[in-house]
Amino acid sequence: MFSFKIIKKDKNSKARLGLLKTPHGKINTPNIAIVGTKGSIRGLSFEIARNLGAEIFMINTFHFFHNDRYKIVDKFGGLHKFLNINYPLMTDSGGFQVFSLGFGIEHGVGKIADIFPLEKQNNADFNSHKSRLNKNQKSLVKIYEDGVEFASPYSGEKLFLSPELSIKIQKILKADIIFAFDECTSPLSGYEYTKLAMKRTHNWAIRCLNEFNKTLIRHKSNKLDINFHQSLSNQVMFGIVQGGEYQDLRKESAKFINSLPFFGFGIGGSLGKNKKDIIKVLNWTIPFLDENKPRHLLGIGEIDDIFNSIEQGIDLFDCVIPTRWARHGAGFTFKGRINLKSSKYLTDKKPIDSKCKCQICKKYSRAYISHLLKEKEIFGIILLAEHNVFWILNLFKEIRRSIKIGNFQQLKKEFLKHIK
RNA sequence: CCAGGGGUGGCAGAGCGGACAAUUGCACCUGGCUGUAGACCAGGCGCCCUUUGUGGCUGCGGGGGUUCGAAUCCCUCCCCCUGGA
Repeated sequence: MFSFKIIKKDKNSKARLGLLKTPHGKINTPNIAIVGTKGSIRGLSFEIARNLGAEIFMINTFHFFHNDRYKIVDKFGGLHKFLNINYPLMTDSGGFQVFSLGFGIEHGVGKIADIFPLEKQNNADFNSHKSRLNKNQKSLVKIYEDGVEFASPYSGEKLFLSPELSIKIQKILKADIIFAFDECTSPLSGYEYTKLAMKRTHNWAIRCLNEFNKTLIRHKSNKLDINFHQSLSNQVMFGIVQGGEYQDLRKESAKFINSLPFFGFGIGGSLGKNKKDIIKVLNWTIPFLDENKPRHLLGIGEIDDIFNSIEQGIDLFDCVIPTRWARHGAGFTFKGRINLKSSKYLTDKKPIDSKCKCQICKKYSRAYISHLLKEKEIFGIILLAEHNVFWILNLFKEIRRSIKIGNFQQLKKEFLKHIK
């Protein structure tokens, strides 16, 4: 029911064209999953996103766990039925929330800590970085070997999520592709902590596979069944490589995760202190991964990072940028990001992106969208979200085509010359 | 005409003798956003001096006064609101 085939390899880079088959449809790679965390793409229906060209969507386990909502989904028979869609879906495991509700808040950073002005990078003072945590507020997350204790950011209620529970829930949610429960680390965690977290993620990976195998096929023992073929089931799992920004850890993690019977790989965790580090991390990781399996770079989605990552051999992405930028008033253009809340666009009759072929750019002016955004009309966000989602999907289309006809490097140059 | 209340930065609205260039909200401007805790967050928002600074200037309806010191107290004028004739 599942398969992944490499159709063509780029001659000048590690980029590749692939086809991933799932019971709910095919995904041409490289591609990006449109994120619909709580079972909804902010600003768009799944159907519209599908019509814009989306081939797979990412939904989040944590957001169906903290409120027990997965139990409702169970009564429907899975997310596809609950959402009433028949498109390929993936679920993240909740591993990212270990970070985003934990160190992410405590350290006040994203998973790429672009915290230092370039010239100051040598004098890095970690402690000077502002925590987003109030003085009286405790971290929302406690990490144990067995699993993670969360204080729900919504209700304050104590929750406990383990690798086993994450997989149990993901099996109930029934997305086509699920992810192992990992610990996503912070760029401000040092070597020792990152190593510890990586080891923990490795143990969890085995536990995830055990839990996954348990109910899919009959098991005589608790031992991992290395002969088990996920591709015959209705669901496959990706293992996640960790190791932060450390070469030896990335290598160790890639080798270890590669040794387990996952259908594909996620590359997660801290990707370093700046954009160049992302390339390094991928370069340390990907050579140790089975080249016949799909590689998903978790959470990345800025244009230059997409090109650089595909060049290193990444097949899949997922990112909140298209929809978040829309809510925050920013739109993709071939010249980079523009902030449509800026008053200068109120008199601009041009479309968001003059080269874009989406319906929004055909019909509406920057002025109108700017006006809607300034007036806080929800329609402005909807229009921008549609444009952004189309734009990013179209970018992937062009990338696939460029690999096919052999001018990926040229396309990359063309796009990046405008972006700072 | 009488009685009472009030006029504060683009707007709303605090302050009611020194820590006030003036709380706060909106608006405005500029940044940020990468496996979604936020249609969010951060900063700026009188003028001037190179962004500097325990810097200079102007400033709380107009004018005048008291005081070492006034958005804050007094006098006067103008305007607005409420009630009464």
